[in-house]
Amino acid sequence: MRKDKVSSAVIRRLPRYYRHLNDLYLAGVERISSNALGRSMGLTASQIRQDLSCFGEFGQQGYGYNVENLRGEISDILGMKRGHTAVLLGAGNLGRALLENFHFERSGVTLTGAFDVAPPLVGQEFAGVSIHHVDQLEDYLSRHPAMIGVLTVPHSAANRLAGRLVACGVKGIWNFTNIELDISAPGVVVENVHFADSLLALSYMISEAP
Amino acid sequence: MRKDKVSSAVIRRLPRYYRHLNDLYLAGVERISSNALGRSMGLTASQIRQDLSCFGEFGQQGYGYNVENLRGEISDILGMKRGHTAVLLGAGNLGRALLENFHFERSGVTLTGAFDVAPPLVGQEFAGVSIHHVDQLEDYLSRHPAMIGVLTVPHSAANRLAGRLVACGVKGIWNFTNIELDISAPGVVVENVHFADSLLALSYMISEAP
DNA sequence: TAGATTGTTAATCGATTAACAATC
DNA sequence: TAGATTGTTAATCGATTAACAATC
Repeated sequence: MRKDKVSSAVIRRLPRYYRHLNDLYLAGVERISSNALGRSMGLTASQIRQDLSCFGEFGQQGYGYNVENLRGEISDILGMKRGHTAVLLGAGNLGRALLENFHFERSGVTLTGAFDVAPPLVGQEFAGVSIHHVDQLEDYLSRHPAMIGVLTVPHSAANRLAGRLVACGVKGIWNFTNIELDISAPGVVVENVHFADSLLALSYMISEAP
Repeated sequence: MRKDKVSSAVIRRLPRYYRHLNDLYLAGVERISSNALGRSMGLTASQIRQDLSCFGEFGQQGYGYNVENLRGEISDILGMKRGHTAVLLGAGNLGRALLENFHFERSGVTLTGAFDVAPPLVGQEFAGVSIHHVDQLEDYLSRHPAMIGVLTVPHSAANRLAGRLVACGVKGIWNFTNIELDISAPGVVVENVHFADSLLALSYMISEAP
């Protein structure tokens, strides 16, 4: 039975399901039971069946799940086939690391352009993506609408640029700055990648060890 | 009353508490009630008091919490004052972005050295940190023990290097590779920063919007 | 068919919220 | 002092696990 509102705990597990199913698929595995998948992921079979039941019925009694099929269903659920487009703001070290090393297309996202203010960067190209001046942002987005804005700018510029992205119709902000954006627009979501928070959580965990 | 085992939901909120309290401190705020802090963080006052009660009694009836003091307590809880040291493996784009732009010391962590296999990188220095050859890892760590290993290597090398770090006594691995490490050693924790999972969660959320 | 395994309902467990006596 | 606000206990809510009829 499909649920109206899927809990964030379930949403956070979906990419992991996708990753594991993709590994299984690449390893040539054809079918898998909730039990076996649970064992390999460290989850209960019950939880997997419960999670999947939020979105539909993908299995078959007595058989389990077809790996390729379930991978496809989850990639659908995650929106990987929607052709989402993205722009990146801030072509500093981290921005360029994403441009050159992160495979946006493996998540079904097409990065169409990047922006910065530094004269030596503007006009350059990284992994086939051109760097424009931030002044061109509105003009560019009016011609190439994007669903996602990737924020890899200094924190002092973050909120202002986030506002401009939202004004241009961006629906999701992938925020790498270590501040909390205040986005008031309805229907716009922020996904934070807070390095410092992550490192501090690790610091806590190793400090607790006996 | 101090809890034996603090739930991971609480642990994940601690760095956010620290960040907000630090902002308040820098803004010159002297005291704050659980109610006011909750309003600014989007949490209930109850939850904040409940969370803090896992670690001790830091407030005062009728007054609230002293910002500087509470910030200090949380920084203690997070292990920020323990002088944790770290090494970084993989000085590619992402590794160098961390070396040059991420302030480890703001989380109380000292990054002492970095490692790579690429000849042109070995011997160079970024933000005061020297790049050694990975062959020197064991030798280096025997002379400069580290609590944390930062993994910014290609995924094919991740598990092998994680094993070597653990063998050298590293207690926590900050994993930026998009695979799940299989660490068997007891008392070693892995903190994952899975970019792809994060982007897919964002993709899901914007795909759901009405 | 018989064994396996699903989707779903019920039971349990844990986390969040509410309430309130204690007290600064 | 009186008002404010804590720490904690109790109540509620939500998420995970267990159980099982349905069925491939």
